[in-house]
Amino acid sequence: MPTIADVAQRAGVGVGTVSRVLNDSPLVSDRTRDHVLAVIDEMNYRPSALARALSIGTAGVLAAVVQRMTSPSALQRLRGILDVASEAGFDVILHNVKSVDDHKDQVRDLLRPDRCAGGLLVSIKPEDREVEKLAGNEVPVVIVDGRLPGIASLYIDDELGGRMATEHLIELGHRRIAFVGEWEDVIGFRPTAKRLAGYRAAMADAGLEVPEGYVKSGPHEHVVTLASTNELLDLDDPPTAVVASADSHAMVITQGARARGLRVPDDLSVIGFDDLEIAEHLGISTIRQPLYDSGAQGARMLLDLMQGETRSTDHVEMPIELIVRSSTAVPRHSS
Amino acid sequence: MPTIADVAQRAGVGVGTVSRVLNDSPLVSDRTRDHVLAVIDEMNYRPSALARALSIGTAGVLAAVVQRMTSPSALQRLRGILDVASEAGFDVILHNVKSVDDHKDQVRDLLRPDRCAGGLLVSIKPEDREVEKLAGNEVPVVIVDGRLPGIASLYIDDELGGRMATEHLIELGHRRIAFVGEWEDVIGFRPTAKRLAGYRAAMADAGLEVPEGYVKSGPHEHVVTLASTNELLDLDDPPTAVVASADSHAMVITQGARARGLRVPDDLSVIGFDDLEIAEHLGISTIRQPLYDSGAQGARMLLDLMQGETRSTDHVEMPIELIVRSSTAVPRHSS
DNA sequence: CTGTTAGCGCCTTCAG
DNA sequence: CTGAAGGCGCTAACAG
Repeated sequence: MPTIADVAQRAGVGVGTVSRVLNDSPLVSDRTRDHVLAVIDEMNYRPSALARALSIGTAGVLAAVVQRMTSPSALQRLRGILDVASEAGFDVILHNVKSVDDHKDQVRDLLRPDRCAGGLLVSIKPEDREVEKLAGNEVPVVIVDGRLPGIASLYIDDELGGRMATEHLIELGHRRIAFVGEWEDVIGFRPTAKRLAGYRAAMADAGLEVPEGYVKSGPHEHVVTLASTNELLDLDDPPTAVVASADSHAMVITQGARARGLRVPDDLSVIGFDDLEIAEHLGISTIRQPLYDSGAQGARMLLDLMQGETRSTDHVEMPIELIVRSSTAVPRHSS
Repeated sequence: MPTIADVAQRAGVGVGTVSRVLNDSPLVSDRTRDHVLAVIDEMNYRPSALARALSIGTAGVLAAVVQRMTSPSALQRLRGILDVASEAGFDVILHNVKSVDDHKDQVRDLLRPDRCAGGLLVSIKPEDREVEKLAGNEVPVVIVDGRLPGIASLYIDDELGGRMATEHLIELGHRRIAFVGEWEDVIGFRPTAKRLAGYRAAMADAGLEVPEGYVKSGPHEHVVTLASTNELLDLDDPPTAVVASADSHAMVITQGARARGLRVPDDLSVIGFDDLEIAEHLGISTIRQPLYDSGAQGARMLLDLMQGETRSTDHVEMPIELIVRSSTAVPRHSS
């Protein structure tokens, strides 16, 4: 692999000149530039990203920290991040944090100028003590899918989302509406809790009560299996509709209902949250939140921050939207 | 940020000594080591990954190149890669290639010693000319989910998978079996084509014919929508079972059948491919292929390669497995 | 406009 | 066992 010195020598100029053409400096005559360019091309020379980074002081790398990288939604957000980062000429390091433990050390070690020029925290909530340090002397950081004072962030109004989903069902004429969700995250924000709050608020506003056993929500992964759906449908007064805290749950609930011979939406309406790609194919009504865009815009914010263009405390709320498909309908026999 | 020189000075030793304790060299007395360690801790010093990389000649970074990072299966493979890379102390750069164009240049530029120490090509098939260059003077590379002579790779027997799925249906007593798939990849291998071949082979072996219109497969994304499923079910002699080239298709087909009032598996058996997490929740029978493990093992192979421990032409076939759930059953009325 | 020279922070001989 | 010095490849500041 040729170095800048090789090029300089071969071109009969100094390394400084080569460096200048490399960096599009105007301080080079066109003739010299063309010649150097020709030599570079001829030698198939590529400057060392490493050496450049050391000299510059920072690498052309962004870090994306994802929590329990397991959901399709994380994937979509990542795609957004990758696209704008790539467009801007940055590599992106992907870091998956699983437990609270490695969150503390590994991430802080990652978010240093010699590792990356900026960091995206996807659905991750830093602990309060760390916020200062992150906001302080380290690399610029923005939170995608979450809100935290002191750190630039993109988020949605989860409570509103829960409310919108519930109100959609209420407007269709449902009165017995259940909620199914889980807080899948140990170290992140708790969207499910807020969506549940929105559900409760909507029910209350409509003068509807939430019968015991109508809320399936908890820290475990199994709240949402077929079994859990069955519990709901086994109730003396089973719901005619259910608000799921995620599309993936909605899919399972639908499956569970159909396995019992119920029809969706005729016998049971189900609404999800997220609007994953598959939701469209399966005709699942849902609350759409910007997945790809949250990643893309988060990356743009970060890029701005890195250039000192924005206050590091910008918080932007992303829009959400009710998408009505074929998994929700008026209840069969209005109760 | 303190440098190694700061530490050396504060500890009253030379930078060489500090460097040695940093790299666990045995050429340091315990006393000196402990002292230096104490100072390091006290100053909260972390060596610059950048400087180290430049000095060493290569960065502690692996590159994972994914094609059209859109499927949940890619995510699982990534998780495997991240886990072992992280375990081994490597960062991983994620690169998403969308078109054939950026495949050519960007990837080759990424796979250089100053960008990463090794590369994983996930479901990507390099063009033949590039293989030489990749296998030649560049960074070590392994292909995850694909096979190519000259490059270490992990793959499955897609044809066998197609055959297994089909034979499962045949053994259940089905005779009218359709195939639905799409080749979702422009620049990758073509698993669907091989799975289709396996399907055809199994049908032939069983003396079953494949009626016209029983194979829905093509380059477009919509071959598999409800519409396509409907075409199948609208045939004069509709299938009693269908082999889907992926779980995601199986989900949509199931949905389409149910929308017509058909029951799965009673009226129509459906089998998928991959065994995504959601497939278990939805009770989809499928051919399981190692997703997470392919990524993990691929990363291990790469790590080995980077240490020159393995021939760079190792090819390992990953096992696949028939998983029978509740989307396949004996046909209602044996035809 | 251009060549030269000092770093960037760390690793690695090479003497001691 | 340890300190000093050269080099990794590139950028930037300084004289010309």
